Amino acid sequence: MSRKVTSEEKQFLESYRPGDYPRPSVTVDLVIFTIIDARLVVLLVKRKEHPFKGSWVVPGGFVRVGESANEQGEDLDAAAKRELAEETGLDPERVHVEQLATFGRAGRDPRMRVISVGYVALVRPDLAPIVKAGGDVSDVKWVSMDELKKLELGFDHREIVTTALTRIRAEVESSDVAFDLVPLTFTIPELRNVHAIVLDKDMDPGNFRRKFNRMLEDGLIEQAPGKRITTSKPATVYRFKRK
Amino acid sequence: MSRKVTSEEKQFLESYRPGDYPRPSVTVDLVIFTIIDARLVVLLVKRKEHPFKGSWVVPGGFVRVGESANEQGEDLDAAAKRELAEETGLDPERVHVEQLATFGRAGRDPRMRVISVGYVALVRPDLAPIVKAGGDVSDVKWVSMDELKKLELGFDHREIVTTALTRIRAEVESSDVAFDLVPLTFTIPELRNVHAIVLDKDMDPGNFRRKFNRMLEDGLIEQAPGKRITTSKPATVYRFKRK
DNA sequence: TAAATAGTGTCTATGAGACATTATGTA
DNA sequence: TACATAATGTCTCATAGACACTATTTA
Repeated sequence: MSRKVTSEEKQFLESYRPGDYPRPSVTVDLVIFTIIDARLVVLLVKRKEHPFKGSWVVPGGFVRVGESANEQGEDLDAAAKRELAEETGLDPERVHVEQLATFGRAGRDPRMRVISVGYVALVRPDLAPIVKAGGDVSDVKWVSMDELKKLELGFDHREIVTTALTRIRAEVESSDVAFDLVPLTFTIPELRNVHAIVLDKDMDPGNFRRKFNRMLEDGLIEQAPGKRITTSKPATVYRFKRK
Repeated sequence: MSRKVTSEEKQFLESYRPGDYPRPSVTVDLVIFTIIDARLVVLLVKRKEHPFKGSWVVPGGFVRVGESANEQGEDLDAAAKRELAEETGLDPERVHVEQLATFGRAGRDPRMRVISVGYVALVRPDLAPIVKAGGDVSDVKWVSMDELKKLELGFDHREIVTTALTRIRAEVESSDVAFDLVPLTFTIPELRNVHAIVLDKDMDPGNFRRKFNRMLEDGLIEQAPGKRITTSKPATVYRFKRK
């Protein structure tokens, strides 16, 4: 990460003064998914202030930018994780967070030019996030994909959520990210259900098992001790293999 | 696009004054690919000024941000297309341009906090872009993937180019974007070559033809008049079906 | 006719989807 | 024993990779 900086460049940097042309505000907005009561849900907050006062939006906030060349503030990913922690109280290190896309249409915020870097977060359902209103937010709730259709979202957040949903569906279909939506230990039917819920279509038990077995053979998954107790035949319990 | 704005909100917006906390600069940086002499090449420019004076970087520039709530400046995509036109003289409407990812690590620009929205552009080789130095750039050139390895790139542009390359390879493998790297009319071997060049691996003629025939049946491609003249058996010429 | 490249066909392995069947626990 | 659900097996079809083979043009 260290590069050669000539004394000439050093001098340039010391005497550099940023121009005074206008700059945009930059926010991170988070589409936080989890599974509650066998439904895929997303976290929304209700705006307490204008603009879009009373509308539902996904949580987000301004990226903290430093005052000087040496103090440039927080990384984008760090801003996303900070917002996540503030909104859900969860440890960001235990949550899958990835950058989604950047939304920067002029006029998307009526106050001023705001460019939003969108993020997707996947919360394991067993972490049972406790959400609470606070700050510039009057209400917080988890909303299922069905309920979402009926809601009016502020700013361009409908587009952001739609993009996020498309993304995680693609990732679940390629058998990547579903693990971030399942408890630490899980049975095959449980994992299959998560796929079915996210993709919103039935999954054949036999066919899903085949995929599962391949992941077992590939060493991605291992059996965990115990069995899941149900009202009928107990299922074998598995877990992710720690890398 | 029109939403109800209460008179109360209107009043809020009129009296709204942005806070004076620091804002980042936002740039768009373009990874522009084309194919020249049967090699995948990317456009680089040489910096004439500090920082990274003399280093090669991908072209880019600041997003133009308006002064007021009503004049918010240009969209991100528009900024990318403007930069493309400025650097290559090409009509942006004839070039495939898509957003890649956003790079915003604190310290990535030693002058100040700069957040870069990366874009990928694919230029059809028959558009034969004429590139010329100008502005804050002392030199411009197309660089093959092999040559790229030996070059030292400024800022975090190595990471940006690597991310872009991964993206277009994934898109070509799913048979999407290769069409943007091929002339308006093309033969099967020509299209196969583009795939081979981008993916950097030989493609079997028979197997590739199968994929091609499926696209024909799907109505994606149609036969064009004439034959491609070579030193041996002429090949049938195809083109994209206009949607 | 030879050389070169376009174009075709075939064998095999793999994975997906549909669906029937067996196994093993609880009430 | 009845029932529920876990777990297994099988048939078919679509696609990918490897590779042998035929067709058509130019020199």
